[in-house]
Amino acid sequence: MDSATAREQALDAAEELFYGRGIQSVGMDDIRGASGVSLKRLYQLFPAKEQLVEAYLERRDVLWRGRLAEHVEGSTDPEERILAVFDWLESWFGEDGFRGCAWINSYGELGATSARVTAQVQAHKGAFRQYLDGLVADAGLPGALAGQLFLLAEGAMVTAGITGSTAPAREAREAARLLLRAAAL
Amino acid sequence: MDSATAREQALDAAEELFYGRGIQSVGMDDIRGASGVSLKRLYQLFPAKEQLVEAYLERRDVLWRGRLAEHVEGSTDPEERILAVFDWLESWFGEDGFRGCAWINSYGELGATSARVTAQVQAHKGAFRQYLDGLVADAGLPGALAGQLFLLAEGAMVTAGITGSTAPAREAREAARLLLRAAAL
DNA sequence: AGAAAGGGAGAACGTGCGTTCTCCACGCTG
DNA sequence: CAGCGTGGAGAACGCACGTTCTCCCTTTCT
Repeated sequence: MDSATAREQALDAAEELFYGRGIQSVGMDDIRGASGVSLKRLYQLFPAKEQLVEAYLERRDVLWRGRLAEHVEGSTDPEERILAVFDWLESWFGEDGFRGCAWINSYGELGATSARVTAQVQAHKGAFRQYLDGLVADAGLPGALAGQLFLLAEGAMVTAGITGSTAPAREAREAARLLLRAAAL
Repeated sequence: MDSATAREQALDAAEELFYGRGIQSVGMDDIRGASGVSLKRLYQLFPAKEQLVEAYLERRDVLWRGRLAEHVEGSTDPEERILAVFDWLESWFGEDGFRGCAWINSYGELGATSARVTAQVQAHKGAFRQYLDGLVADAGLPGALAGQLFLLAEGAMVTAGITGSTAPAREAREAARLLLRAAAL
């Protein structure tokens, strides 16, 4: 097995375990068991667990935003594209094993002790926020709307995680629709 | 020192440390050091750390909702009372040592491993949600509005915690005001 | 074929921490 | 004053886990 695929398999296992069970409750030995990558190899690829955590969050960030953007591309009308964000949230919430937002959860777990994790969470949320800024600007709507949509999306993620329901996505979508209409006046 | 005050001091220390540094990174010995309650006593009062955590979340739940309700009582107009929720959030976000919502953080830390913590988080959020239901009903507004306000509040808490800014409270307030106006039509 | 380098399995090491135990000082009862 | 029980300080215990080490096998190069 070459290094690149070992790295991928390690990250696959890290993603499944860290997201599903929390970071602190997953040991490096669990990663080895789930990935088939030996401890020696793991520590060659990631000199410490913290770096594996960082790589996990970074890879997931790219993937998550990519999936969102891909779904939004399916619509052409600027206002439809904004609402498509909430439609995508709903399908995400409904996925097997959904357990809330990985970054919000990571912040709760490690925000107080790891400055690097905090920085990654801030970067991820900042990027999502900027993405919304872009959608709002493309629709010719006032910039303040983006912040409100962002809060709705964050609230929906957190609530869907805690309650295990997809309903928050639809509630957020409806609120977003009303705010959009209000902003368009 | 009698048992009741020892219990209070232990909970005071637990609240400060658990909230400020996360639950898992605080040891029972840290609680002892901060509270002045001996380990023997601590384990008499709380047979295991998990029970101390539960007591911490429970006491904070009562306190948090009490403080919110007290602030809302300051307004009489039903719609003002709804907006007062967001004003209170802003003052909470601005407090020294604010580090996000204790329940959202606890869910991120322990939601995957402790069913009891998950249940407490769900109960707390459910109670907050019901409180909003009541305010909305008192204002004669449609029930669906409460869910939207709830999402805005949750989004504001999470975002204020991650970014360390109080601005999300004002953004959420403004969005709430627009939704209120839309619902009143 | 033989040597050397790399990798896997898993033991070993060190530390942190939840929990319990030991020992001692202090106050109360006969 | 002797004895006894309560509580405090902190050592001790057991375990989990991050990290490293040992040992052996395989592969490759000459």
